[in-house]
Amino acid sequence: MQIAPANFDRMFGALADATRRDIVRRAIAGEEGVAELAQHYPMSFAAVQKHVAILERAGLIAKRRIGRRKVVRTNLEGLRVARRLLDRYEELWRDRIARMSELIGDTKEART
Amino acid sequence: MQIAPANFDRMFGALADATRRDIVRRAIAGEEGVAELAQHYPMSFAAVQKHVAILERAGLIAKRRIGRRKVVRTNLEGLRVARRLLDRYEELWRDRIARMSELIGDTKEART
DNA sequence: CAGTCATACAACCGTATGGTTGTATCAATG
DNA sequence: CATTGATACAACCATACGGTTGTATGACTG
Repeated sequence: MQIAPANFDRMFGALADATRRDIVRRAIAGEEGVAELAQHYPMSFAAVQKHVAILERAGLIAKRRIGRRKVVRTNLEGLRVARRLLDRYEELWRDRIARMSELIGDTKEART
Repeated sequence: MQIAPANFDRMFGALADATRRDIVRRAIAGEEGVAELAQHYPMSFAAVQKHVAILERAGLIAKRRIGRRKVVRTNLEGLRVARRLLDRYEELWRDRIARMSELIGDTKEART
């Protein structure tokens, strides 16, 4: 297994497609192989296989061999990496509000 | 102002570019106009203007006219919409763990 | 060990994307 | 009200992306 250096371009890019988001959702259960996943979507097996590959390179899912299938499972840590970036933006926002309140001398708690 | 119906494709697509993420970060302060933002990046003004337009359509920033400039400000609520989707995936993950523990009869608290 | 099920990969095609330059609009200023 | 500063938009180009079909690899099964 390769430790990817948190490539946000790939991560958010992977999430920017409804089919792939649905695969992420389904793969939380971690029970379906690529072919089983493919049956849910109106496109070829190869197309779904490509989507899975994109999600895998983005670090959002992992595949695990079970018999002749490769079961797709969502990678919680990958999702968290993406989420944490958004968290940091919100944090910066709060810092900014706090600083503004300080400057203005507003004693009230900063609302978001 | 238009209320966009939470287009995740556009949102995550907008975040899938380092320049745009940096614009989001800078625009948290909400002080720079498009031209000022453009000076931070090794590309034309028009390119940056396009990035800003993409972020705007994604609901991640808003522009506010101040004098002859249009000051760019990130939209906290937009960021939250994106973050909440990731939160929901984590939630589903926890549900799954909980259900598995139940089935297995594991009395310990489900670890992530 | 031949067959088949599941996955992977390559080549191709149309469209979207990220960049460019050039022109148009729009608001403040002399 | 003509000029300048700031933003917007259109046309264009190269490359990336999402889909297709076809072929190759890998692992169970009779």
